[in-house]
Amino acid sequence: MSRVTLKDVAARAGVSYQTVSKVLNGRAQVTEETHQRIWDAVRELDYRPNISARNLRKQASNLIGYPLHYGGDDFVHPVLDAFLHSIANAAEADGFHILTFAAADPRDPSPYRELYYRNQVGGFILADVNRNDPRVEMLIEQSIPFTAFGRANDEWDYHWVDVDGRTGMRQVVEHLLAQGHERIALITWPGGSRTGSARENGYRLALQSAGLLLDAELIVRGLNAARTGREAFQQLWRLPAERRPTAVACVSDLIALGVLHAANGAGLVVGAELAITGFDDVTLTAYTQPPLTTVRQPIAEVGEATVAMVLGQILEREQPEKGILLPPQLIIRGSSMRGTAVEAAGARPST
Amino acid sequence: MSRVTLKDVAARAGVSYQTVSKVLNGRAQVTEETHQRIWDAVRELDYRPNISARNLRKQASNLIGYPLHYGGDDFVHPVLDAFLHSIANAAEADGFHILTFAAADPRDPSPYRELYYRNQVGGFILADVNRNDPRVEMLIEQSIPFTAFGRANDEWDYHWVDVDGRTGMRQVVEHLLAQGHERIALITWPGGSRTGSARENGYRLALQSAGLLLDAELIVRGLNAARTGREAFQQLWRLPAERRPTAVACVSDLIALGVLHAANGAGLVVGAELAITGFDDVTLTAYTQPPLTTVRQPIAEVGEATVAMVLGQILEREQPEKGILLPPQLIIRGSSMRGTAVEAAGARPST
DNA sequence: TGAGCTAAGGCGAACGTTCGCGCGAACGTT
DNA sequence: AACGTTCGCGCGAACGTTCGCCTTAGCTCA
Repeated sequence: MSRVTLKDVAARAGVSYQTVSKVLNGRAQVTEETHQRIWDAVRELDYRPNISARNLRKQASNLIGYPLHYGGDDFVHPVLDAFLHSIANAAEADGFHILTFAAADPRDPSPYRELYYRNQVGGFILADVNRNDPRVEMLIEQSIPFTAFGRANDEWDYHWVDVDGRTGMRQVVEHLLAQGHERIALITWPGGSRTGSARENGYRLALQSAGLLLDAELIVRGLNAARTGREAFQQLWRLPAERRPTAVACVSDLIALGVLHAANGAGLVVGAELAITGFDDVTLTAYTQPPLTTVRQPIAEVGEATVAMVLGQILEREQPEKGILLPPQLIIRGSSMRGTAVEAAGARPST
Repeated sequence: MSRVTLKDVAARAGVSYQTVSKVLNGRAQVTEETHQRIWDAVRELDYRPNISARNLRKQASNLIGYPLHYGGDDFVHPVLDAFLHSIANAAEADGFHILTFAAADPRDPSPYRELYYRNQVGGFILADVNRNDPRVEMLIEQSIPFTAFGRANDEWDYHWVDVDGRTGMRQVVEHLLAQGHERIALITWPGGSRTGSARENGYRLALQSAGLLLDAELIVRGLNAARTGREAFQQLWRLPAERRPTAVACVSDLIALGVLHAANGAGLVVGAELAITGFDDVTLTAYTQPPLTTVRQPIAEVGEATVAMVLGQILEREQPEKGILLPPQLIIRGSSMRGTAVEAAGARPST
């Protein structure tokens, strides 16, 4: 590996190696001329600092840990993929890198402790936190730097970045109301998911503002899978015709895909006869039949904000706030438009 | 961060700290009794080694670099996502971790040099190599340890793991032939892609073995995007009826999705009137309408083999071979089955 | 009894940094 | 001319490991 050290550079520049270190770190008190000599030597020798040595000396690490939960069975979340890209990018702007590790059991905090106390990482970024997540609890308790994409509950005090799902779902439902729908179903996760509650609240708020009553039989719950959507559709379609929904809002694109699939299978013209909306803007949703109306999360911004926050803790910078809530964006496509389903099907995905 | 060092453990166990190090690394010459005392002290103090110190001393790193190319505009490859999970898992079994870094320009080798010569990583894993990939060239030339998922060309001598796309595509086409198809189109990438050539060869071989002539107008090329599929479908459908294909084999699921979409839009019954197949088994393909026949790559095995190979180089172990070719698996679903499209649409994805 | 051997563990050194203190020379001030 | 101050840079130490060599005690055997 790298054989060129500070001493080599120093020898060539005719100074002590500690001086080289200072110059490279900008803490120098040197003449313009030696400054030049040192930088010339650095370039000629192609010197690069040894990160392990630096980390050891500084008692720190230039790595941020990021757990990979393997969805294993069924589905890898594309949003998290984009999130990873985003944090890697943002971290590198500050000389940090992302260390990914496999967290087989997403509730087990021990890999986090291990990495941190081995000085392998200086902090963590979590995505996909659950209500009362034990990892978050542990990290808070041990005061290990971290920032989460999502909130575990309303009490715990820690750094987070989140997307305002309530407003997002509210926009969806208001869009459906504007299309003339009055019986709007919601397919959501089982209770206990914070993200789910936020989106559900948006649904309730929109209905309430429109002066509509909530109908409990229009809310169906299930895991985050396409089959949940399929089964929910069947359940809703068993209702007598006048109690059936004319629109179905789903808390995820994956569920919406299941509904779409089942509705297509039942011979319905999605868009005209039944409106369907998703949530998250998984890339493929632009290519379904018809293209799926959904809510796009500003993942790049989320990533940047998350990195800024965790680096703030690690480098002990000033922190403006402990929580950041970013607004999502409604993407309207054919699956929720009455007349235009056929034309929309051939259109390019909107941007 | 961690405050417990070897010296603390040593003090508690009543030995020198170097002895503790030896015991923990199994290089010990100690009585059973001191062995016990040391391990007790380790547990009581909850000691963990400082990775930076270890890496510095050993002149090595326990990290493997893995570049993240942001597809940015359109699509994040789900196969690579599964691959990342897989290598993270495999690496951890040997005490290594994956450092992900953003490689904005996938042709630029400089981030690789930087990471390696800073001693930040001990080697690299590349996915998605291109023909005559300049990164591969550089890594070979500087003899930096790495293993690639995919081959850059036939001449360069380096460690790789690959999936046998030729056999995969051959299986696809043989399946289509068995379904009675004789005019089978291929939608593939522009020339120059090694992966593409392999799959194309499989296509040619299958036709040849069946005694069929190749028809150049049935081969359409374009980038890896859904719109390529859409446009290819339109181009093929402009042909006079007797020269149109009855089946379309695509080199990726994404392209197949575009074809599927366009065929549905044109009112065709996919499966019965037109067979469509993809490649890669992106998870969502099980939920298209109808579900997509595709080829599944054994990603977990690829990941394990890749990690084993790069660790072999880093740790200077014996290497059995420099290249490993793994067989893919044909997954038959509704989009290529004549009579069963409707029933298959409701079925769970096959495993 | 003393030479030789082995087992058990101590010791010094080194990996490449960063950081605070110290020191001499040049300079300005009285 | 003597004295303080600043500038420019060197020096020692430390971060926590690993590794090879050395020391000592106890034992065997001629």
